[in-house]
Amino acid sequence: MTGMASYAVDDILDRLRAAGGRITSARRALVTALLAHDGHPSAEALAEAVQARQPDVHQTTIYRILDDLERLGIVEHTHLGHGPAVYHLSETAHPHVVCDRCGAVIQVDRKAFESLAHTLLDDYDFVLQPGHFAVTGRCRTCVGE
Amino acid sequence: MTGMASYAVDDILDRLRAAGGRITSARRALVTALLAHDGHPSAEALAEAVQARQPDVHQTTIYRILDDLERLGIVEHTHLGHGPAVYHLSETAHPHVVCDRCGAVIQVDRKAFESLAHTLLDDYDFVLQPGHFAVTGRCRTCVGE
DNA sequence: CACCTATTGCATCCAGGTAGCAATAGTGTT
DNA sequence: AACACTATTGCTACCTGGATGCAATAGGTG
Repeated sequence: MTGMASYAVDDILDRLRAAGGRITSARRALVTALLAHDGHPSAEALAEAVQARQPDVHQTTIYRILDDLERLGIVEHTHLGHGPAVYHLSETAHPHVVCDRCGAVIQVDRKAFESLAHTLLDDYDFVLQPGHFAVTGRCRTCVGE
Repeated sequence: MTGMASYAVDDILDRLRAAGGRITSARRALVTALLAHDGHPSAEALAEAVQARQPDVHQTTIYRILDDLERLGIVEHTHLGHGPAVYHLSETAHPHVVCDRCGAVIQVDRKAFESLAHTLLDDYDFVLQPGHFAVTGRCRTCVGE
């Protein structure tokens, strides 16, 4: 809604166009919804947000645009649990931990994973990318159960 | 097949019976398959192993027995990536890291996650259970791509 | 404005897993 | 050894989350 947000929408659309893509109203609406959403939206949630203004945009189109954006490195999806994947801008990517009882999502600072990343690199030649799957456990209130 | 393996099968079946369950040929076959498998079998892989000897055991039954065993704390399932979940005995649970390009699964010592577990506990009141989801990244051979 | 082709809507399909229900089969008791 | 009780099974149908094939539409470049 703000001037800055509009700039960001156009920035992303420009990157799509620069890669040989076309700017369509569905793409503009989806990118706008993605920037406006401050939580962890699933494809379905994004579809609802887009369809609130443009009811004719199909779910399939949402999935395809999200795939396109992901291929360009603009968005990433994360699996927080057994449900649908959630999407966010790559720039704002961060590790998640999820309570496997109540589903609470806790955003964690990247630094928390640094030691693990070092161990995996040193001992297993493995480069950790902690964003794609959440790690599970129990939050404060569910730990007893 | 060995004496020890048979003992373990019966141990697990006894735990099922102790919980009010019944020992059926499908359950015996599935537990046997689970103990015989040394990798990361999916429900479908376990179904195939069972059906090799008892073709009439239905996929649905495999899922239900696995659920039963999981409820009793005997097995756990883990999501290694976008495919089906894999099952293993709780006793042999360990964290996994998966290469998101080639799918290679690397078993990691629990100790590698200790520092992360401490950080999450101290800073977020969160008790890490690193088994349920794999953490993703890139293995040695795929890291360039 | 005309062409080229990326994108879309639609219908259909897919994988992985669940649920309802009647029939079958373990198991403690007699 | 048969009974009764109810856990378990097979079957079929269903569900969610997502992918695909194809003809029609619509960006955008010359």
